[in-house]
Amino acid sequence: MHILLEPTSHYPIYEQIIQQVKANILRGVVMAGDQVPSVREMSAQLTVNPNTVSKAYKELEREGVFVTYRGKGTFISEDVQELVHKREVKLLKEQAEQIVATAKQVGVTKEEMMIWIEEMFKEEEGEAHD
Amino acid sequence: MHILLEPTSHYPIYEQIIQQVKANILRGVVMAGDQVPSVREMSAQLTVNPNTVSKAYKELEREGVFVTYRGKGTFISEDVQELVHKREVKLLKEQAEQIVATAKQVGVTKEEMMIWIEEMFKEEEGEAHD
Amino acid sequence: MHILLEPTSHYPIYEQIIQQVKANILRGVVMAGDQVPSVREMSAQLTVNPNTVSKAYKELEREGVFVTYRGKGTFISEDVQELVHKREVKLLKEQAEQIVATAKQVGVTKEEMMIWIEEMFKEEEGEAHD
Amino acid sequence: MHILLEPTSHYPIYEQIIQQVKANILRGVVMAGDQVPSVREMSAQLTVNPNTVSKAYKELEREGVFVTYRGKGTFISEDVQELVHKREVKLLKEQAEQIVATAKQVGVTKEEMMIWIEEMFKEEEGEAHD
DNA sequence: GTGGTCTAGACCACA
DNA sequence: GTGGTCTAGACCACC
Repeated sequence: MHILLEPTSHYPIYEQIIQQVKANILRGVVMAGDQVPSVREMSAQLTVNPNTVSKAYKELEREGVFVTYRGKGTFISEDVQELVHKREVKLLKEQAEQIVATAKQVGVTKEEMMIWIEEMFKEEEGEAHD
Repeated sequence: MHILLEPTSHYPIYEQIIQQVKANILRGVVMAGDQVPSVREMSAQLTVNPNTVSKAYKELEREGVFVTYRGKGTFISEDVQELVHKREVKLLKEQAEQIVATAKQVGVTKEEMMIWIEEMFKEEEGEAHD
Repeated sequence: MHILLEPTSHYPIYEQIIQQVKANILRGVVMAGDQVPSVREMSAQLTVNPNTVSKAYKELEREGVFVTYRGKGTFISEDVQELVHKREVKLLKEQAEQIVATAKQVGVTKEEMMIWIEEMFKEEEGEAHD
Repeated sequence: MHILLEPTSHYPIYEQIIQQVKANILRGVVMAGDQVPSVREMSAQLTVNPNTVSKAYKELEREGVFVTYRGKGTFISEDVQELVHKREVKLLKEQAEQIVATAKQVGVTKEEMMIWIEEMFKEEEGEAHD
């Protein structure tokens, strides 16, 4: 699993971890049933406070993405891919709603926005599978 | 000028004020050269602390949206509409970029997204946001 | 007399008036014994509050630049040119001291500074008699 | 880091802090990457309100001199020495321009000014500003 | 009247 | 522990 943090970002680190974990799941880097690094390992790897990793893990467990078996470790839930996918799509839609609302306010037309989207999808085609 | 605060929002009050002021400018509620309510008036109107309003006003001045004349008050800058418009469009594009990036990651296709956007633009057509 | 104000400047307006009056004296636009516009005239001309002009005039009188004859008006003092000149030179020296102090701190050498000054004197040779 | 406040100065405290921090950087007292005292520490050390220190710190962050890591503290940015140096030299030049402009207005010649500068550089050679 | 600065003290999220 | 936000209330210079 590949977690990339931006320490200077004003987004909380635990949020960045959550997002990156989900991204790893969506990209198939980790699969349902896989064991994830322990809090200690992860905190060592990222050189962040264990409490911060713990907070991220707890949130992921609360969301049903992780399951913890006492004494054995933390694992990716079953069906997690679909779960995460649905949630992300839902989130995406909400963000799109917001953008459209702003676009209307700012005076950007549907047509303009369509062209942007079109181009943006092209631009990114070959990029960053990271 | 109409400022609507959402006390439950996690965005700081001064940020909400900044955004609402910009929205008012974009909607043409206030124009270049107009005097804006004094810090005290606004703070009374919103029932928030004058310092909070002051913080928002200073940030708006730093951004070039407001100009203040010592002892006279605070005014909307000239050319502000264009300025704010450009910035907002730029911001919008960045957000759209992000969404498209996420969409690709999540597996939402361009076609799906286009349909969303189409619908969202329709939905909002007749609505009244205060 | 030619007074140019920058209303958006964060320097107080009364200070700007004082400086501009002195500049006019140094440039010989007004001479010892000349009558200066009344507070009302000046405030009308500059479209600023009469109190502001009054404050500037009082300060100039306190400094010995203006003399007021009750009922007759306000006049430029005798020997004012020399007076203002001396003070300005003194002020200039103080500012130069500060700059040199900063230069040393920042690591700008005497030689560098000499070259700047040289060039700056040239640059401005033909400019802005305003 | 050594911050010296002059309570009688007309410059706001937060400005003095900003200037002193930059001076410390230029003198090499603090280096890129160093952690700076926390807002609370500094406010205790200077016996000023934490908000005042916070204001200075935020401005320094906005200028790119400081970076803050959430919950960890505030640090000197990388490349800060060069950054600050360049800005200070730029500022110095602007001030020198102003002085030369005034000098011309007041009738101080290039030669006179050169002599001043020469002397001022000597004067300060052996001095100790804290 | 205006905005600018500062203090004292509080609560919060984050690491 | 850290910084971020907010309130309440004060004093100041300026117009």
